[in-house]
Amino acid sequence: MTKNKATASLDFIRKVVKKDNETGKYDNRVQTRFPPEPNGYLHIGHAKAICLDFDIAEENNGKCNLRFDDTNPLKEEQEYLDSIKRDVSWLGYKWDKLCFASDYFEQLYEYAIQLIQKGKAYVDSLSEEEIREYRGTVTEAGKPSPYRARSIEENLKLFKKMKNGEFEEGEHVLRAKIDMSSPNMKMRDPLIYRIRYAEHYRTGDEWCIYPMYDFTHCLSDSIEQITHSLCTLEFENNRELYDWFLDELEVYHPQQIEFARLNINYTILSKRKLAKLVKDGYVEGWDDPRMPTLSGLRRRGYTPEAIKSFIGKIGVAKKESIVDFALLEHCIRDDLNTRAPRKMGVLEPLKVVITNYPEDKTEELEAVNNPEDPSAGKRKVPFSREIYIERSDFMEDPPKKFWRLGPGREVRLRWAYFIKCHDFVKDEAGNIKEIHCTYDPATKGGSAPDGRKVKATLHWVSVPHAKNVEVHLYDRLFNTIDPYDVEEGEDFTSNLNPDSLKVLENCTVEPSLEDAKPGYICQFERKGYFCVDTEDSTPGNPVFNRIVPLRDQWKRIQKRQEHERRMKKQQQRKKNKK
RNA sequence: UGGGAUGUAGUCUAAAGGCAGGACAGUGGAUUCUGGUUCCACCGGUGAAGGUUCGAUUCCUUCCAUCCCAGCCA
Repeated sequence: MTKNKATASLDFIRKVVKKDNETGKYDNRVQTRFPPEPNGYLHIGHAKAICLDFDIAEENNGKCNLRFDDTNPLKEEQEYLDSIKRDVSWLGYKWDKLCFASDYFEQLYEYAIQLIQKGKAYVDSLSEEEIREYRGTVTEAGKPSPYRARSIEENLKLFKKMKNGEFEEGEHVLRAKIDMSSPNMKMRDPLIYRIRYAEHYRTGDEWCIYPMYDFTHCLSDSIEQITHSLCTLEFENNRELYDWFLDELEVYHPQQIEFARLNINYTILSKRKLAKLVKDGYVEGWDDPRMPTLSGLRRRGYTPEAIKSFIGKIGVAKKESIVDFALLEHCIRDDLNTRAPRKMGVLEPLKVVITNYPEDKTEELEAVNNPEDPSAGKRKVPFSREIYIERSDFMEDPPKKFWRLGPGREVRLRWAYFIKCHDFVKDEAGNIKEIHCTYDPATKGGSAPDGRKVKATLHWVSVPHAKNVEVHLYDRLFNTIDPYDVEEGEDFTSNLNPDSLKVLENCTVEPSLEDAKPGYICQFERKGYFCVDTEDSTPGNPVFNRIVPLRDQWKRIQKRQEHERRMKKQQQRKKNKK
């Protein structure tokens, strides 16, 4: 592992850190921080930032703080704070210090006063709208506020009054005095403090003025002696301001480095948009198993290992990119393949009667728990005259390349016997109701002494021993590769996939699963990986979430066959027209 | 049309003047008591045009495309 890290090429941020260590820029110290605002739940995009911040610190014997950037009392809540701590811990990271920007309010206030005293900040009394007008546009310079020339003494007096609650919200703000004609909009006298008579979830009503992000963030970094302040690309324009505050106040100066945020196709990674899905009831909550939130992925059955492996594979760069969802699926399959015990579960049961098997007989057959892991051992699975198989594993009139059961065909029942279909029964509507087979007693365990082969192996569950369970099949939350690609007048919710959740109530699983505990993960052989839901399950009645289906060659062949059939029809139609 | 950034296979990411490499996806094959896994092979790329150079993904010029900035959000 260490060897790999030494030889593997580093991403551009790790290169900077390495160079800084070589030149002794920060005395070989590496201190990072993960700085979320507690205004929503973390999603997998945050996992990228978390892994970067914590891993880079650890790789360099440094530390990483968890810091809540909680300067906006209108949006922040204790619930979000708790969820963020839970999610970071779940990923397996231990923060050094737990910090809050709100713990720095007093110090920040002092810094603001210093800035005023230096003549680098002033109280502006323009209205919100006027400030916007005076700011100019990206192509036109702004103009100075008439209050820009206030004396230091007046600014000091006014700012203290702001703090003491002597003004209404919006009456005054504190602004940095920089350059109203700067080509960088962020430098046109940015706001430092605004008045808010709102209850802060941590400081209550102690303050009625709250510092803005640009002022707070760089100084928080400075206070915590951060060396490398990693953030996403949209803050590139803010870096000039970040540096300005620290230089003007002549304090310890970390460096901000920006990287591209994570995007994944078929999903949205925006706290605000995800909040809308929750608030408007499109999903059950922040932890709905279809959500790309860490809590949603956790409930779905994704492991921290899979998520970290995914983050490792996507790399770190400045290019904005959209990662294929298939890569995430690959990572969870790859992780679970080696660890998840195999079980048999029939999602859409079809009864099979084995006509030559004694009616009152039951056998306990030995099944391997995980072919990838011999140490997982074996278990006994009950077998009897009547079993369930998957409805899709039988076809009355099998097409080409369908290897499974059909009239006159022989297949293997996993860990059991070869069975051969000799009859089937239909109901009045013409649906297959049950099928009749004979078994070959000589094939017990799954192989024939005469060496004959079968093309297919089916999973099954013994009818009298079957445990009835509910299964939730999840599909992608959005139908379109880019959920934001919408018709005019519509928003991303119009791209929601109406079939993202399919509830199957009559599934049947082997009896060993009856007491499966919430969070338990296994593979239903030939179907996929499943996780016992932590919310909807009750003791003795587990509800299974499908984490991800297994790769399915037959499904692909089916799709191709369908496609070919359609093309043929089209050609026929063209010929007929001619 | 101001400023800041970014362009390498379908997708993500390496190579920092010297054989464009890896992963995912896709395709074909081998193995297999999971149409899973594993293994092998194939597929396919430097945004464009000039220039410097023996040699350019890399340096220079011009162009093109995309993203970010006009919250009292972060």
